[in-house]
Amino acid sequence: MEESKILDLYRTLLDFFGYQNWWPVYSDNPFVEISFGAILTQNTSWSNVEKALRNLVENDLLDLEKVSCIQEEKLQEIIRPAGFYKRKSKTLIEFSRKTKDMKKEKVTRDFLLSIKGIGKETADSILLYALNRPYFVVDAYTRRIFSRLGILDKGLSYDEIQKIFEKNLPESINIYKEYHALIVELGKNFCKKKPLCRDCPLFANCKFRIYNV
DNA sequence: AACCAGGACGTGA
DNA sequence: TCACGTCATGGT
Repeated sequence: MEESKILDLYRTLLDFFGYQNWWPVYSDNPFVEISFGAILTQNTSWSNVEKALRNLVENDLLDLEKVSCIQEEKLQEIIRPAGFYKRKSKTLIEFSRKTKDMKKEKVTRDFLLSIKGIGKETADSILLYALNRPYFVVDAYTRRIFSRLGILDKGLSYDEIQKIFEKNLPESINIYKEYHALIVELGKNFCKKKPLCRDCPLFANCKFRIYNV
C-alpha cells in the first residue's frame, strides 16, 4: 500500500483548511468538557452536542463529582439534544464515578474501554485531546476518505488503521490532533456520503471522484 | 420527508 | 469474528 502518502495528504489538508486547533474548549475544565463532548458526539452532529454542553454548563454540571451522584432522569433531560440520551447519560455517570478520584496519569486506554458506552474512537479522542497522549483517532470519515483515496482497504479493523497512521506519521501529538480535525473538516465539507469532488482539495490524489462534474 | 451526523453494544449466525 | 438492528435528536 501507498502509505507514504499519508504525511503528504496531511500537508495538503493543512495548507487548504489551515490549523483547526482542536478540541474546542469553552470552559475552564478541559478534561471534563472534552471527555463529555467525546461521549456526547457519538454518531451525532456537533451542533447538537453544543446544546447539550450548554445545558450542562448552565446547570453547573461540567463536574465529575456532581455528575457522579446526579439523578439519572435529570441528566437525561439535560443532554437530550445530543440524542441517544439514555445510553449517554449512563456512560457520563459511570465515567464520572470512575475518574473523579483518579490521577489522570493512571487513565489508560483499557481503563476507558472498560466503561460501557466508551469504545475505541471515544477512548482515543479522550486520550489524545483531553490527556495529550499520542493516540491517532480513527472515525467514520477516516475510513471513508482514505478508502476512496485508494490508500486503505475497506474492511480493515480500527486498530489496523490506527497503526498505519501512527507508523507513517511522526509521533507528534499536535500532528495527530490536527490531522484528525482536518479529516473531519474534509468529511463535513467535501467527502460526504454524496461527495463534492469538484472542489475537493484532494481531488488530484483521489481514485474515487465519480461525481467530478 | 427521508437522510445523515466527529459510535457503541447486543444479538445471532 | 461479523453483519445487522437498535438507540434519538435536530439540521438539510
